[in-house]
Amino acid sequence: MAERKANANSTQVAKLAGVSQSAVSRAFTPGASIAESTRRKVLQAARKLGYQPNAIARSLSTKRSKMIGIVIANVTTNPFYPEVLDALSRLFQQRGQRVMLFVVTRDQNLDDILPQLLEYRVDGILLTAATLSSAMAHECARLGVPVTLFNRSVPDAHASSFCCDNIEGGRMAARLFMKSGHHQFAFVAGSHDTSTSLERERGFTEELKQHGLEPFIEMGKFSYQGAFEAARRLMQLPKSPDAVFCANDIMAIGVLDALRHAEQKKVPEDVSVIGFDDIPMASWPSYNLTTIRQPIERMIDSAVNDLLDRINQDTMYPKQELVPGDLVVRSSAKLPSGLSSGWVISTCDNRPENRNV
Amino acid sequence: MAERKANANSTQVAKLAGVSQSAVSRAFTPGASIAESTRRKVLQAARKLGYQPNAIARSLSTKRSKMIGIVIANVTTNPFYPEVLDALSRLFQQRGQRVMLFVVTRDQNLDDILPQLLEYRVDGILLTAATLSSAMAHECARLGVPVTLFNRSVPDAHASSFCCDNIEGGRMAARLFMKSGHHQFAFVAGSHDTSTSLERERGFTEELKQHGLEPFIEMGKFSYQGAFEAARRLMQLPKSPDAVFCANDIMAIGVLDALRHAEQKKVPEDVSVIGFDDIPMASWPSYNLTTIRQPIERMIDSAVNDLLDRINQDTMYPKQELVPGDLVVRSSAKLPSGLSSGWVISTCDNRPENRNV
DNA sequence: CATAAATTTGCATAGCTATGCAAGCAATCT
DNA sequence: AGATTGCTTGCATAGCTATGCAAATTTATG
Repeated sequence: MAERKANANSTQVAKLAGVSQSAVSRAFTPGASIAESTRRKVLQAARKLGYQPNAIARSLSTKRSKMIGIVIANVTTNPFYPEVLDALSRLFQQRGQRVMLFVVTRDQNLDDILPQLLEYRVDGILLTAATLSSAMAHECARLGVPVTLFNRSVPDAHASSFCCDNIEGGRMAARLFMKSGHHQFAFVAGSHDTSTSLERERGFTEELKQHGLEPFIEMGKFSYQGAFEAARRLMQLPKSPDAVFCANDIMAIGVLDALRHAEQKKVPEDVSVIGFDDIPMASWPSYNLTTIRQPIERMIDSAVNDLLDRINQDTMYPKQELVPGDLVVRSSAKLPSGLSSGWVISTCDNRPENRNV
Repeated sequence: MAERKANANSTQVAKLAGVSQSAVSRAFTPGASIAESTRRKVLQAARKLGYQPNAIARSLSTKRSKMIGIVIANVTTNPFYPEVLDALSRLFQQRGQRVMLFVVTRDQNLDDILPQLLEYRVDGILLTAATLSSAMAHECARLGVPVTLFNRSVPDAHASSFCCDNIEGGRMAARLFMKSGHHQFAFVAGSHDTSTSLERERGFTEELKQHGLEPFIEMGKFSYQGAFEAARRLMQLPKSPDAVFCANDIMAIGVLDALRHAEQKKVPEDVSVIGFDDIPMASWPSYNLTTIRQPIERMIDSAVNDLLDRINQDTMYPKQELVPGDLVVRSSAKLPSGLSSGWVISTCDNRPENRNV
């Protein structure tokens, strides 16, 4: 029967169990030096009082909060990020870390947010879709709080970063378009201040340039709606593109919808579309989007491991990792001969028949 | 220049500023009794040492962690929940509360999760898409930690709950279908253990029953894919339905895609579809989904206010609130005469011409 | 059985801030 | 000037757990 008693503390439990407060602490500390019989007495007394160790006090004492600060943006506009958040949260949870969450907008300044995390003495910080001022990076370094960036290239050698190889991804898209005989190319960008969009654009543009080609660029504002409108503008051009690469899947889907429903175009017969991310919607039958897959599981595994290793001092130095993306061939882009829908082509796949795709 | 100095504490700042540790504390406590000149001295010393108050120690001292525990599920399968998380997180942030996040699966047992929140002495708990055992509800009540349920009906009088009026929502869908001359009805359920799905089903079924009608029921497992398959099963029935109501939008979209791409059906000419939630995708031109909108902003405002009021003891007793949904008329369902696409009909709208819709 | 070794226990304190209380101080009033 | 009032300040302590160290106990060893 639950007493109407307020929160008990370790001293009260100790008294009831006839032991010292230290013993109570040790009973709840795995691996501490305590006799099995004492532990049982303590646990029984604890149960009777409804005692649960106070993690706040523990944090103060051990100087480890067991909390990770996660900062994330675009949660509602790009399904990729809920995916990321879900995986991160699960992994940290599994590894015994709690998550303190901050949802921000893409352009929000982190200089107001990070101090709030540091105030709670989080053990580490994971940033997604948000950039870090170098003043803040230094501040974290000074306080010994490791920072890991996910999907943003590193602004500072104090932080780790885990990114998909965006440049090579852009190149793959360009090669696929060229191999299957397209003539006019376009890139729908997210914004001009985000490394993911910029790098994908760069890879795409550079690869085309090597063949004397140059894409139109339109701004899709990282949203379905923005890309929808960008596609309409593209189709008004005198020589409208027959190959559109988008900085992410959600924009590719916006482009697809605009082409089909507002422009009466057939995809991929009239226009081919390639996206980036491989979000779940990309495989829906309405879209069947050809896209560059970010190996999200692997990237997140690495990011989480890196952060935890640095927290435990297993690793001292930040790491920058570039993970190759995979071309997932579905049916929103015309296929070159020899390729059929359903293939997944990895960047590191060097079988001769795929080397040039 | 940032010294390579570890985290300073209030005593060190006090020494440098030539005041007592109490003064430092007060300098950082809004409204505390301290002379402006002293405060300035303290802040300057603090800046010099890179001092920032330790929220963990403050929490221990004040017995207020300024943290809210949020438990959420379905983040990757239903875009409604990222929406909810985003709004919740912003509002709490604005009100000076931090968020400790737990992402769970729909069927996960919270009895393992809640103790982890309570261990950190969160000031309040907000549960979304997850149900609360009554043992745990009692435990929270005993510890004086208020709990608010969002989108789940209340299992226990100890918790507040904020829900859309699901039953009336189901009724509205049934009435719209009947008014526009459909004959065979179906409901695509989420699961049989979730109040949202059950209540929407009940409203829909009851309203039909009053006219001597009965819907087919199929299980859509709260996912796009599950609903896609459910739709295919429905279309195999000898008297296949021409009016399908789905327990949420993401399943309605799965049904739509199945009808159009796997079953060669026209929507709404052959089959009408109504969803629930009004997620952003519902208004995409590919779908144009007629749906029952949950007034998410209003619901979340109320839920957050309720929780914070109970934390500050402004309100002592939990509250159960039922918020009416709005019928958003787009073009996935045939319209009765007199209604045209683009209308939004509120449950509380009692103009005579809409009374019966 | 005596001694050494290993395990278990309690003591005392660190970790950092907030706050009740009494004392100090300056300004205002009579 | 003396008394009153109101604001500031510092002292001392509470809030709860973890842990180094020495003492006490148990177990193993010869």
